[in-house]
Amino acid sequence: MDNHDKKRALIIEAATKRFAHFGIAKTTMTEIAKDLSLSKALLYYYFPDKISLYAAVLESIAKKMFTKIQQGLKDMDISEDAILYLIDMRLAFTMKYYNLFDQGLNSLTEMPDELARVMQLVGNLEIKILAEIFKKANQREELRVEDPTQTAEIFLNAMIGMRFCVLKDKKVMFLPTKEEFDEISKMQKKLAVIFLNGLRFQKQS
Amino acid sequence: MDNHDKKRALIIEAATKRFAHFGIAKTTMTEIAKDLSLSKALLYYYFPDKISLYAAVLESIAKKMFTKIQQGLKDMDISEDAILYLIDMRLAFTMKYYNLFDQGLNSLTEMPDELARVMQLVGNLEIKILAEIFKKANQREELRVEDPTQTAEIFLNAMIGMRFCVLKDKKVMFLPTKEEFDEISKMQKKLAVIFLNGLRFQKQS
DNA sequence: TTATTGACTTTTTCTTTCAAATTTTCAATT
DNA sequence: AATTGAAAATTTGAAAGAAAAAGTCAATAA
Repeated sequence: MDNHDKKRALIIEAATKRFAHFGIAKTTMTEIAKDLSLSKALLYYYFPDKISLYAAVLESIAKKMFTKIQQGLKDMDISEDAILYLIDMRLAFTMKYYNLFDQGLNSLTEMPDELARVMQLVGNLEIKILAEIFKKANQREELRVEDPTQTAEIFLNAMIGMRFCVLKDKKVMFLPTKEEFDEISKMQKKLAVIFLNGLRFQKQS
Repeated sequence: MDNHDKKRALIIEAATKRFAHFGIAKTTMTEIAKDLSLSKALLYYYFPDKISLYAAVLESIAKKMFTKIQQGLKDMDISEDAILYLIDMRLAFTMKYYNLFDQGLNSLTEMPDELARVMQLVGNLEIKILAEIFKKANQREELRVEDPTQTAEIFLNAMIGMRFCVLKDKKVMFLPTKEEFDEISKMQKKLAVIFLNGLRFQKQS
């Protein structure tokens, strides 16, 4: 990693703190520059605009998240364990970086291309992880999954969608509490158990 | 039904046309009055305010929808048939009255009590119908469902949630096309099949 | 007594304007 | 190549005023 990349990483690190805590709207480039004792103009030397910096932050977080999850999944054999673990990790990350991802969730109206790209990347990674779990279980004849990727998509959409529904019912629209997150997680796990049972391999008689 | 109720019904009918087509925000009381060749003041004689009229419209639609669904379910025995039918009917109604229900879906910010009540009523009715299907299948030992109501809630949230996800992915925020609705419906059905399979009764060996 | 209305008031929404905040650019400097 | 201060361009937010819509009420008709 050369000097240029190092400084870039430093900027991303500082920006992450601000963005994760206050979200993109309530964070100014001036503040990030001050945190680093740099001039604002320098930020624009490293990143073409605010959105790009934000996207870089998202990408960095996403990468961290997925290496960590992959790590944890390495030696899990039973698919149910793997998926419940996945749900827990999703919860942990969602809670920690809520404001970060929030932006993209709400204002579907006008998401810049750069962001859309990163967001999609995140989604695809999750699907890949899930599909991987399904494939593994398929080979071990624990589950019977015809199309792992599609099944992963269905499951993920259902699970993420549940969150919307629960929050809507509760009329919570920002900063859900620990309790609310826990309730969502509990429902997601119940769905997961039934769903997995529905995929369970049955020996032909 | 006395005269008063008849006129009320007439107003609801006219209001339904406007609301279903343009939504509550883009429909004025004056327009509804004009459609009926009445004065606006008379609308306020029958309904205390715009929201109440809107709620009455919702309630009337919901009732129609649920009697129709109940009707169709009457002589369906296999739970999978029943649920796939339910999904089709939901789709048909959602498409027909999209703008009507839209309002409540989007602006969670500030839903008047009256509306919240009706919306909840609709949700509860759906849960009841689903739970009923589960109970029936339970008794016939087709499925094994410990807590039908809770299971219905989980399933419904997952299914409705899927819609959010698909529309968000496609960046559609109003007036989804027939194709988009169909895609959602297709995914919901796949989820339903797996989910039901997960609940399937297995004889103890 | 109930149903209906036109004219009126109040509230909400939309438009415009303008200053301040923020992003973004750039020529000069290290 | 990295960095900066100062300035241009853009976005945001508040204020004011106009227009539209919601909601009220005393008078009238049936």
